[in-house]
Amino acid sequence: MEPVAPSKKADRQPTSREQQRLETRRSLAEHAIRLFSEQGYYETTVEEIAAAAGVSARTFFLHFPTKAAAAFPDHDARVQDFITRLHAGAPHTNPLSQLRSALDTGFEGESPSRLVRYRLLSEVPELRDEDARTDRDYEKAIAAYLILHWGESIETEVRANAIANAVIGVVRATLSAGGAYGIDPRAATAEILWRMFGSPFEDPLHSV
Amino acid sequence: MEPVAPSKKADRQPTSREQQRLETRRSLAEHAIRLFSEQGYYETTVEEIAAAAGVSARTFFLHFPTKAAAAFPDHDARVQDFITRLHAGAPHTNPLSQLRSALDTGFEGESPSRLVRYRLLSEVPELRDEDARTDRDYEKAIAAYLILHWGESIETEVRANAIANAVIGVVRATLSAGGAYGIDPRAATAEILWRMFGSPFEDPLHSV
DNA sequence: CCATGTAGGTACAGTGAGTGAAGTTAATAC
DNA sequence: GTATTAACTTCACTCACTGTACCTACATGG
Repeated sequence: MEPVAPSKKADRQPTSREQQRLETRRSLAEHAIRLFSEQGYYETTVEEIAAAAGVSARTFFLHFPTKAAAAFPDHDARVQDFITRLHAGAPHTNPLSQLRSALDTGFEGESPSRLVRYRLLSEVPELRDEDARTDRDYEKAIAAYLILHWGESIETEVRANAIANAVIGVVRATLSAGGAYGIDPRAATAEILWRMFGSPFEDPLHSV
Repeated sequence: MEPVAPSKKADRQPTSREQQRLETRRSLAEHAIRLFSEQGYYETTVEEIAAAAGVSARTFFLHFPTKAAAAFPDHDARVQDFITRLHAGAPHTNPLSQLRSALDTGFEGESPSRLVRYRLLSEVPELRDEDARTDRDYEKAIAAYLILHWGESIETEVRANAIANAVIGVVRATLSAGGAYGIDPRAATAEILWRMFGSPFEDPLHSV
């Protein structure tokens, strides 16, 4: 339909090979999540997932480093998005309020299928571990961003890491504890962070 | 030497069987940590650890659920200690300042061998995961303690969990980031928590 | 449009963590 | 002194994950 002049660099149409690879990956992740929730994580073997996706078991590991990783197929993309949002603010924005708005928009991207994953997540240690690694990537991103704005020094490094861990801790808690009661994580996170950090998280409150 | 009248309940001398079991466990953990740091985590097999301790590989798993768990043999006892300290305060102590003092004393129990573990810990994902599970136990303990003092409600539950996660996040960050620079974790944690939570963590500062 | 490199996949064989079951021995209980 | 049972062993098994060699179809440039 749309013949493409192949260009040396990026931004051309994906080639047939690339599409096929992505499709295989997507299919593996989809069947993995489906099987995990239908029959349980431990009751599902990698062989089974691969078979459902119509590839060999070996191929599974060409796409995901571990069985658990297939439950978080868009992890890297989400972290990248977050980092982009984090650095997207006007030059002299207060970094904490920029952080807050990056977190806020982050909640909006939650797909409904995430809910399925949350259930699995709370039950299966391997998946909790995988999710915790996710958190560490966010923490690193936040710490790096804060250090960038506050300047490099031992003191800021420790402070930045502490704040990053604390913030992600609050987000995780409101998502899991709050999620169980149908509380809006955006409002809860904002309120708690506001009490902890004061003004930068204060206003506007974006409350529900 | 000391013949013991066996009593039905606790607090008698440990029997020979109990002693043997503890000794096997201790030996397994010791050799595990030694081998992990001498030749690397992935280069050490459970078989090897068991052989070094003079038992069969199967026995290893009668003492530890996973290979990684052997690197944290005193985990449960430490958490128990922490919980005890947490609830040891005078009846109407401010829960946050009680939390703070429980954390403070916690740092003192650090054995020198912990340092070896920290190095391993930062390098090996499996051990990081194991440590993160540790953190979750502390978080649960803190959240439960806060809820106990603040009363049960959805709001306090979310808040308590958020604060617990945040506090542990700060501790983890000061231990790992601060540890690299030889910063005293007690002082750094106290200072950061003080800025975050204000008065309850304020005074006395216990600075180095 | 053809030659050729290569990306995505397969087949096979292996390692090592972790589990279930049945058996051995020696401390303990009665 | 006999019966229990806790700690351990042996054996056989499953399954996650890896290394290697190979295959095949798409891609690319001459």
